[in-house]
Amino acid sequence: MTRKEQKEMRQKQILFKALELFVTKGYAETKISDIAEALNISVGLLFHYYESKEALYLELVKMGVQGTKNSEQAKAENPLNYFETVLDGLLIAAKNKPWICQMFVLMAGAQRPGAPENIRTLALSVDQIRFSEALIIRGQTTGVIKKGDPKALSTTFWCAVQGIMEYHAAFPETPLPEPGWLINILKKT
Amino acid sequence: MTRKEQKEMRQKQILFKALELFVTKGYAETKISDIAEALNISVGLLFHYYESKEALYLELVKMGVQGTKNSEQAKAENPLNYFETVLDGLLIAAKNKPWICQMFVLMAGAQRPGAPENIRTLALSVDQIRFSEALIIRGQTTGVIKKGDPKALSTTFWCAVQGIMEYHAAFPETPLPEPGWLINILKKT
DNA sequence: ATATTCATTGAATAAATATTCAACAGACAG
DNA sequence: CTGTCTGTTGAATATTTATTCAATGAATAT
Repeated sequence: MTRKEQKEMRQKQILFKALELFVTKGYAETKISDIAEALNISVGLLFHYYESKEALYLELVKMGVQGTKNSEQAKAENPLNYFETVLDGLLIAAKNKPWICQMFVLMAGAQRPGAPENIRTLALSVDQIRFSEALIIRGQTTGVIKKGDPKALSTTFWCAVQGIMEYHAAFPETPLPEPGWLINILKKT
Repeated sequence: MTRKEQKEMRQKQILFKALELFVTKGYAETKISDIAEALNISVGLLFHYYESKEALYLELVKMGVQGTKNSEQAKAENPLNYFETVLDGLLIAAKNKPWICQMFVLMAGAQRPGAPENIRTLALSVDQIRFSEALIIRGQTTGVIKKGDPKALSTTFWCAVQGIMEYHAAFPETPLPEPGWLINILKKT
């Protein structure tokens, strides 16, 4: 293994363990030494790769912003279909790639008051809820999405997903919903 | 005002401001001095009333446990009706009594890994999800609740509520769902 | 009146935890 | 080989934040 490869591997190792701990225990509750211990490395090494705890957080939020933007690219014939596609993807990921589910939780946390200001600003630069609001309005005009305040519908849908992701991050053995149960929040009956 | 009254008022004042800050900023992110400043009192006074930050947390969780147990007493002709009653109550409270909504969020946080162990244990002593599971099974036999893994249904419903409460605690101006949207997670169509 | 209790303060101390740093070992280049 | 670079360590330091405490004055009791 070349040094470059080794370096990248360590960086990822640290990043993903930090993600896991930030999400399960909370950012402030996670000590740098917790991350180091979980990886069996020294705290010094951790600071060799990331200059501060906050830098680690920032790096993760950058990843999350990128991921969210990508998911917004998802193509679909109609708006409801967009939500089905994205939700299916998330629920499958929740089982197989815990980090996607964790990232989801991290991003929500980063958007709340109490997060470091620069990180919060970055996290708020993507806004699933507002993005989806426009889609919902379209879906309502074509009649596939139920009537009602589009902002409230969007908020409700994403908060429901959020709640589930959060719970699943803390209690991974818990059963996940069938996608239809959540799509029904939006779907015209 | 008698001294006893004054004392109780201060204790409540501190307790409710702590609840607000613990929920909006996060427990670990909230400094004792944040609470003191928000109330225009000294940190010393805060320690005069509560012997530690954790004691404050514990006190709040005790309140929450009590509240949850009370809400479980809610009577209803059929299981679906129970959920409608409780949900209506919560959504109305979310608008008028922010602290109920905040308490909801606090309790969920206290149940997760990362919370102090004694507090976590206490918080886990009430379990909305398990309690509701039994009701859901009953509702399924009488045909008012849809088919599907009762545990997953219960988890999904409460996580959805949780997600909304959390969002609303952080962004109170946000529109709340119509109760029916969430009841539809459970309701047989 | 006088003594006692209690709410209150904020500066001093303690504890927790993030961050720095000097030293060492192995990889790699010349 | 020999020297430089880089990964690694863990103990020392700095910083943040919880907690203590001695002092003050106002309320209450005797």
